[in-house]
Amino acid sequence: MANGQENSGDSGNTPDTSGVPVTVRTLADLARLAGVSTGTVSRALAGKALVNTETRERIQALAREHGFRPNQMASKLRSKRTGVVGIVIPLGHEKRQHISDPFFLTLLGWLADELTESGYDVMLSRALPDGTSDWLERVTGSGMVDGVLLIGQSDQFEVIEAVARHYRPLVAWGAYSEGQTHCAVGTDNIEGGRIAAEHLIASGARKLAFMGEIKGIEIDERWRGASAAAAKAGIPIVHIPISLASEEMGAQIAEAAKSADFTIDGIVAASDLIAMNVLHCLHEKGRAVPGDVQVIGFDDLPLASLTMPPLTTIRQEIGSGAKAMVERLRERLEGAPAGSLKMPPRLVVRETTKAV
Amino acid sequence: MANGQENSGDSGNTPDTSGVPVTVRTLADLARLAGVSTGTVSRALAGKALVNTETRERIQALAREHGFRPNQMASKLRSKRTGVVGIVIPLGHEKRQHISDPFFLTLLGWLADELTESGYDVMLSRALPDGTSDWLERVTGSGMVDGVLLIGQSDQFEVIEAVARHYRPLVAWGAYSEGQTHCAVGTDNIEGGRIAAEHLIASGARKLAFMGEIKGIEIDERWRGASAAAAKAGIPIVHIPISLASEEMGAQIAEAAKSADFTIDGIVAASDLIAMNVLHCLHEKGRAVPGDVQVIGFDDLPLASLTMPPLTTIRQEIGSGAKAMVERLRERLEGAPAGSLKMPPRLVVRETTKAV
DNA sequence: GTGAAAGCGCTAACAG
DNA sequence: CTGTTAGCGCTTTCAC
Repeated sequence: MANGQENSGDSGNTPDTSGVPVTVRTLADLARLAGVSTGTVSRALAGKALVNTETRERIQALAREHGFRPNQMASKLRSKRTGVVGIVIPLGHEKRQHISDPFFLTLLGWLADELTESGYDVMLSRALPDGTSDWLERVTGSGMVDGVLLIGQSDQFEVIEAVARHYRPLVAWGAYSEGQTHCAVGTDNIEGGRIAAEHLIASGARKLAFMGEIKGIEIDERWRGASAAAAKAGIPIVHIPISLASEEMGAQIAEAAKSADFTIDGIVAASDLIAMNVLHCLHEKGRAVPGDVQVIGFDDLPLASLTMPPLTTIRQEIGSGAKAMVERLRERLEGAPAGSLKMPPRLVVRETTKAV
Repeated sequence: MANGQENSGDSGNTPDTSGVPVTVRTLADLARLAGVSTGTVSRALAGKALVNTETRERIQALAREHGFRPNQMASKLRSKRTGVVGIVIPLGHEKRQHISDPFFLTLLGWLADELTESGYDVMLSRALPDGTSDWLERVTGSGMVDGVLLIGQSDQFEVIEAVARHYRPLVAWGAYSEGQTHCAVGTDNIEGGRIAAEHLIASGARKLAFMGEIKGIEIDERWRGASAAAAKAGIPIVHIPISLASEEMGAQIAEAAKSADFTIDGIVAASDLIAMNVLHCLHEKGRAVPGDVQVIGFDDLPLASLTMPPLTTIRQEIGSGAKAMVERLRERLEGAPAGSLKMPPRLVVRETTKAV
C-alpha cells in the first residue's frame, strides 16, 4: 500500500518499526489487508476446514506477521463460551483475610496446572463472605466464566448449597455429607481424624489434644473423628481452638493443659502448618518429640517430610484431588451430573510419633 | 407482546413475592420489566447520578430481586476496559513444569489480595516459554486484561524486554539492571548474596558452598554476590547447581564436597526451600547445624522461623513487593512511567549460623 | 469457498 | 432525566 495511514475506523497510533505502518487490530483490518471478508478471516484463524487451504495459510501468515490476535472479549461474547474457569477462595472464618494457607495455595497451583492443561484460562477471586450469597454469585453470574471451582467451603455451606441448586458447573474442595446438593471433592475428614487419634493412642498416648479452629466444616469433621476415636478408647481429649498467630500458640497449649488439669502427651494438629508450629513451641518449652509428646499433622504437604523430626501426618491427595475437581467440572459443563468424591486419607508415619 | 416467556398473571405493578419465574438475563429484560429503556437500566445499575433517585432504586431493587447481573463480557467489550489484571508465572527453566515454588505461591497470594483490594479481577496464567514471545503476548494481546504482572523472569529476560518495548502496563517481579526496559520490582540479589556469604564468613565459616540452580537471573545474582564476597575474603566457595528433587540433595552435597576436595562448613542456600532440604540432609548425615556446618537461606518465608533450628536467612519483603508491583501497574495504566524498584535485602539471624 | 448480514449484551453519545 | 441510536470486535447462519 502506497499511502499507508488511511485506515477507516480506528487504527491505533504506534507506527510499526518493522516496515508496514498499518496497525492491525481487528479482523476487519486484516480482512482488508488480505482482500477478503471478515467472515473468511475469522474462519481461517479458527482453523476451520471450510476455508481454501491456500487462503487460510495466507491469512494466518499475515496475522502472524502483524502480531494480530483476535480480541477475546468480543469472541467470547459472541460465541457465549468463555473458556474461563473461576477459582474462588472463600475467606470466611479466617481471622486475617489474606490468602496464605499453604494447603490452599498448593491446591490452587495444582488446579491452575490442571485447567491450563485442559485449555481453560483461570480467573482468580478472593471472596470475603458477607452474610449473603453475593460473593459467589458475583462470579457465577458474571458471564465471565463457564464454571467455578471453590477452594474450600469455609463456613459457607448453606450459601454454596443455595447457589448450586441453580448453578450446575460448580465443584468445591471440601466436605461431602449425605444429601448435599453441591459437588464436592475432598478427603474423608472424619476418618482422617479417627486414624490420627487412633495412631496416637496405639503408640502410647493417653492424654490427647486436638489443635485447630473448628468453624470450617472440614476441620470440625477432623475433630469429630478424633474425639470419637478417643472416646471409644476411653482416652481424654481436649479441643484447643488455636489461632494461627503462632506467638500465642505456646501459651494456648500450656493453658489448655492446665485447664484440663492434665499433661498432654499426644497432639492431633488440624493441619501440617499447625503441627509445625506445635513442634516449634514444644521445642522451645523443652518437651521432647515424640518422647514427651507425640504429634500428628494433617495434609502431608511437601514440607511435612522436612520438619525436625519429620512429621507423621494424615495425607490428603492434593494432586489427584485437583484432577478430580477439574474432571467433574468438565463433565458438568457437558451436562453430565458428576457426583461428589470422598477420598480416603492415608496415615504417613514419620518420626513425631513413637514406633508401635 | 407476541412472544417471550412472560408468565400468567402479574405483568404490572406489585413487585412480586409470588416467585414469578421470568428469567431476566439481559438489560433489555429488566428494562421491559421496569418499563424503562435499556439505557436507563444501564445507568441505574452503574449507579450513575444522572438517573432519578427513585427510578434508580426501583431498578436496583428489581435487579436484586431477580438476581440479575449484567454480562461482564459485553460490558467490558463495549467499554474497552476489562478491570482484569493478568498474572503470569513463567515456568521457563523449571525442570518440573508445575506451579509449586512456595515463594511464588506466596507472592501470588499477596498480589491477588492487593489487586482485589484495588478492584481488579485476576486472570492467572501458567506459561511454558517456548522460544518465542508467544507465551507472553498471548496474554498481553488477548484483549482480556488491562495489564500484566509477571511472577519472576525465569530465563526469559529478552522476551520480556521485547514485549515491554511496546506494551507498557507490565510489571515483573525480579531483577533490574541498568538500562533495562521493563519495569521490575525485586530485591537486590547481589547484595543479598553478598550479605549471606559475609555473615557466614564473619561467624567463622571457611569453606563455602552455594546451593541452587543459576539459570534464572535472580539466583544467578545471588551466586555472584556470594562468590564476590568469598573471593574478597579469600575464602573458597563452590557452586552446586542443585535440583529440587530432594532425594538427590544429600548425594549432591557429598559429591560437591568431595570434588572440591574440602569439607564445607558454610552453605548459602539460594532459597529457604533449598535451605530446609539442606537442613534435612545434614541432619540425616549426622552433621550438626550450626556446629559442623552453618546454613543461611533466602526469602524469609513464614516457614523459615519454624525449622529446627530456626533458619538464619535473607529476608525479601514479599508483602511490600506485591504492593509496589500493583502500585506501579496502576500508574502505568494511567499513563505514568513508573520505574523499577530494587529493595534492600535484610539479614535475619536465627539459629543455623553461629553467634559472632 | 466466500461474502453479506445479523446480532452477542452492553455502554455512550446525542437528542429530546 | 430518559429514550434512541450506534456500535465494541467477533462468529455464524444463510445465500451465492
